[in-house]
Amino acid sequence: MELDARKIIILKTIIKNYLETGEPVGSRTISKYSELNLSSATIRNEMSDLEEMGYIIQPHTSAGRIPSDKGYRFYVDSIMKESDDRVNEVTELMVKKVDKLEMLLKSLVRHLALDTNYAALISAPALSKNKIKYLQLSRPGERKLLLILVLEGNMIKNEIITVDEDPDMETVLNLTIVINNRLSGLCLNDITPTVVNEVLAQSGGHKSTVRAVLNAVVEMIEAGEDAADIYTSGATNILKYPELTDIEKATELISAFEEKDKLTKLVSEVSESTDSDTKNSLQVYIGGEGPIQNMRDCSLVTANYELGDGLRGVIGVIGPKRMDYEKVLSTMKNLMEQLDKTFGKDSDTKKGKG
Amino acid sequence: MELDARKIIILKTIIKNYLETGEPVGSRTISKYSELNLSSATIRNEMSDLEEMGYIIQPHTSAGRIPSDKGYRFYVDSIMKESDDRVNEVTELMVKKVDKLEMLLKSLVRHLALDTNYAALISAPALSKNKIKYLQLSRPGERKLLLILVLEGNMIKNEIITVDEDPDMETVLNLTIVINNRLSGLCLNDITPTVVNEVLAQSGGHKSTVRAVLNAVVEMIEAGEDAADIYTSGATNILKYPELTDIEKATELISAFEEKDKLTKLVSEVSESTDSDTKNSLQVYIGGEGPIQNMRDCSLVTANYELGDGLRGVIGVIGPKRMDYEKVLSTMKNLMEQLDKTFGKDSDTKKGKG
DNA sequence: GTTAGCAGTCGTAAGATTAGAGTGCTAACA
DNA sequence: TGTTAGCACTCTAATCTTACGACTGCTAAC
Repeated sequence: MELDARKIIILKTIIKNYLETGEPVGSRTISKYSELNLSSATIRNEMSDLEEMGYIIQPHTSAGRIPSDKGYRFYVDSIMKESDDRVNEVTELMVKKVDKLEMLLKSLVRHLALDTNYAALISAPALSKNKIKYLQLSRPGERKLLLILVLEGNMIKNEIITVDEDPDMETVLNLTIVINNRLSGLCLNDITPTVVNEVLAQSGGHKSTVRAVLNAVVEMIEAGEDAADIYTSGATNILKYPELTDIEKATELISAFEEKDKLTKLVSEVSESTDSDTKNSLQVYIGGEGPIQNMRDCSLVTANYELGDGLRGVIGVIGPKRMDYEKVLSTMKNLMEQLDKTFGKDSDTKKGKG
Repeated sequence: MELDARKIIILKTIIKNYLETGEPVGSRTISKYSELNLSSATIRNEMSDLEEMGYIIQPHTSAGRIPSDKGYRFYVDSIMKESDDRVNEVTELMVKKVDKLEMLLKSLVRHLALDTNYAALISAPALSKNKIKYLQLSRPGERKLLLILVLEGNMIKNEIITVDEDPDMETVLNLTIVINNRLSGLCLNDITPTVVNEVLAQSGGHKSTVRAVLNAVVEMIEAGEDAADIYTSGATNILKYPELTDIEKATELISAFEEKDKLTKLVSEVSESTDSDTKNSLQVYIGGEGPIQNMRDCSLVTANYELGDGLRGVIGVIGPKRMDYEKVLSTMKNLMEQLDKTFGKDSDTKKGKG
């Protein structure tokens, strides 16, 4: 059977209507609602076809139809094709004013949650691909060293380590210089045994200390990788939607948002499953698709963002399967465009590549 | 009417039973359950009295009784009097191993939530009463300064500020030394105009930069005061309890746990309403008492903790009014004792003061 | 002071009933 | 051949009814 123009209109009308009301949609509603002037009987025939083709489902004999996952998928795909050029000016100001990446991420995710009324999350860029700007050492107490790591994008990590010797201030300062000389500009993968040895060679009598520092650096970056920083916002928005209202379903989600580990896993699955050439393009996971298998009633919209020089992460919105895809997609698209405009290729075409 | 021994036993039995089951308790249940061998009829008479005295309530004519807030209050007070000397060894190891205060707080709150199965929260010590150990400046980019503030307890704050001039590395280093000389050891209230002027006097041609730094220091401490760092854990535990299960009630709570501002307010009310001499003692707020007026179905158990030198904050557990007070109170008490043992008066009576 | 027994109350769980929304099918029509 | 009106049928959800059971309060006896 063919999915002709009329069927498409009917299908879309059903889905739109269902997204709004959350109730099964009957033939009479479509007959009045849609621009095609057809009687409910005709619509019924078409709906019968659509059901047979798997786009819609009847929850029970005498109910209207609701979209199946296949139906949602069709709907979402067709929205994604239509390029909508609505632009809004939000976020722009905000983005420019922020010094620290952390703040930027927090405010981005916050806005996203507010705009969409769903739960939003954003993952901080993977540290391992992130260059070290410089690091600083200081001595907050006996045999303690405070290590501060400043990465590209002004991402700041700090950690206190305990060392065997108790270097004085001057030594600390010297070591800082030695280490910085070799390490700044590198990213995790660049810190090879060779590099480590070079630094150690220059560290005079403080090999063990330097070794401890270097270990800490690597560990911090790696740890930041696994337990990637994830910021969330609007988790309670989820409770607004009746289909997620029953505690069991909501708990899964809310606790994911509380504990973050689950989100980390989710995010890493997303970024793995999307090729690097799909960067900045949107992904929609419906029902149990992909990384959200255990959230059968939810959908997830994600995008890979990129802030200038290799700072990449994932941003996303989670809501009920009956989500306002149109709005979410356009909001996200918008956001991505703004980020591109603000951070893309060093603002003004330094290196024409597209 | 007198609250005699027998009435007390009956009251406690009712409450205990209700805490377990969450259902109104009938006379027959008590008659069988309690150690006093009385018929249900006698119990009925006593219950009638207890109701008249306001300790218990009948949700409707033909139901058993449930504790009133007054009843809960009586119960909690009487538990608090009984000194129970159960000690468990948890946390001890954990506490000693932690370098950074932040980590300590996080793990404390996490344990508390796990132990009690309710939602737990802890506020970081108020920064304004916290001495500055030292600060560090560095230059992550043009006209930017990264300011790192290390406070007593190895609490670390960082912020990037934008300055008018663009000092070179050496200048930054010198300024750091000048500022540290004067500021380390002080707390917020010690940073008077006099101090500021002294530092400015020594800052050579970099007055504006130094001023910016000092402002940032004060702002960071003050900001840390208002939006005091609060760590939470186990928010979703709340959803386990049927009386908080309906979305409206839960949303209030969960969103409080998500957004933190509300918790901040709550915490500050707690610490205001408790005198400093009640430090380390437990507080129980039932129903709408005190700071939790808008959570009529919840109770809040708090304690003011102190980690050594003036590092004070609030730790607490939120659960349903029908909370296992006995367990929560003893868990909290325990925790406080452990903290005291570990941090109290510099571990081993360095400065006999009590 | 305590207890047994009984009448009375009230909420809830379990049917029974009904209204309404929606379908599928058939037959008529353009 | 596609469209439509009409009707019988189905199924849910809401409402009502009923019955049950868990309690209480009271009274009278011990």
